[in-house]
Amino acid sequence: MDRAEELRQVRQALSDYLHIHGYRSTPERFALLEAIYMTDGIFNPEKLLADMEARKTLRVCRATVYNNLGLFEDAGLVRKLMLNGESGYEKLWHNQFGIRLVCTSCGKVTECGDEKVRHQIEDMKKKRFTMTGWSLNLYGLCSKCQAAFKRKQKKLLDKTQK
Amino acid sequence: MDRAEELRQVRQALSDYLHIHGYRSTPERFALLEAIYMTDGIFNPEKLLADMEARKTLRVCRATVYNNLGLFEDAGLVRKLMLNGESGYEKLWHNQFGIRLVCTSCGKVTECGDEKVRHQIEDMKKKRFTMTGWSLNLYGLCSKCQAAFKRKQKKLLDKTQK
DNA sequence: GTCAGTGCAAACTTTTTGCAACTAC
DNA sequence: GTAGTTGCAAAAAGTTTGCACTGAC
Repeated sequence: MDRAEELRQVRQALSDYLHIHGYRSTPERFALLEAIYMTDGIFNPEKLLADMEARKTLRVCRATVYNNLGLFEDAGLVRKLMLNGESGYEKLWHNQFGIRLVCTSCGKVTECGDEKVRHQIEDMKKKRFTMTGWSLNLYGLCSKCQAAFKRKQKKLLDKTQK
Repeated sequence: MDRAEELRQVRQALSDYLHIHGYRSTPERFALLEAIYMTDGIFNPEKLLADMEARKTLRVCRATVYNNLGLFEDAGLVRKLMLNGESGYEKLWHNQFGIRLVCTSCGKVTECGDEKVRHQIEDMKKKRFTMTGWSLNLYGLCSKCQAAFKRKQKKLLDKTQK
């Protein structure tokens, strides 16, 4: 699915959500949604404001961004998350399901897909719980930090033995 | 493993970590660690301060709590997380691996263990990534909210058809 | 004795709130 | 026309920082 089609679908989803819940369809909301879906990866309110400023799309104020990120969260369009002590949001449309490699040293986050695990998780039937999405974080060290860690360990060992 | 034994092990882990990295063993650090490991579930700096106040253990200031939560995070003793827009910490000792049911409506968080999925995940071998822990969040509706949601859906449908 | 760590208060960042003006319905 | 939504600025909440003092090593 290309980005334009995704944007079309997600705009429709927002439109439906607003209509169903009796909220209003304001240009600010759709401009924000657009800014979010033009972004790759994790974003935060400040980044959205900066992006919209840079792209010279409709100007919205800080409070509106916060308000609507909350609304989008309720609508299931974004999810708030915390990785390596940094908070942020991710978009969620057709992306409710994801495996993520999180380096606990440098903070690098990599998406990853493992079909076997993916299916296993989605087949989990939980009593008294209706699953609508999931997210699996694998914590550890990326190759770079793994190498750095080994060097550091060696150094510490030398120091201890002195 | 009972709580006393867990506490003993985790104190040892902190002691080792401090020693190896050349940090000092202060009473504040161990009091904080104790407060964390006396807590069940998710906590935040404010809760720790309140708990320590209530239990009349060593009084520590806010900045010290923040400082040491950062240190404990680096030491792999706690992990910062975000669930339903609320940030918090979880303890990590012998608990690096966990499946969690998160109700996106009421925010209830339930621990859950599925051995099959657990093993599948731990058997995932990632190229260029050394996994030290993982966490799987299943998002959805708990039974209570599922029932409430159905009622609400029906009401909205009636309203639409009017 | 030295310097990392603490308490305290101030500063800074992030998020929420109150209110007047606006506009989607 | 009405009430939900926005912008703005002020307030609140959450976190970090600077500095003098303390105590772990």
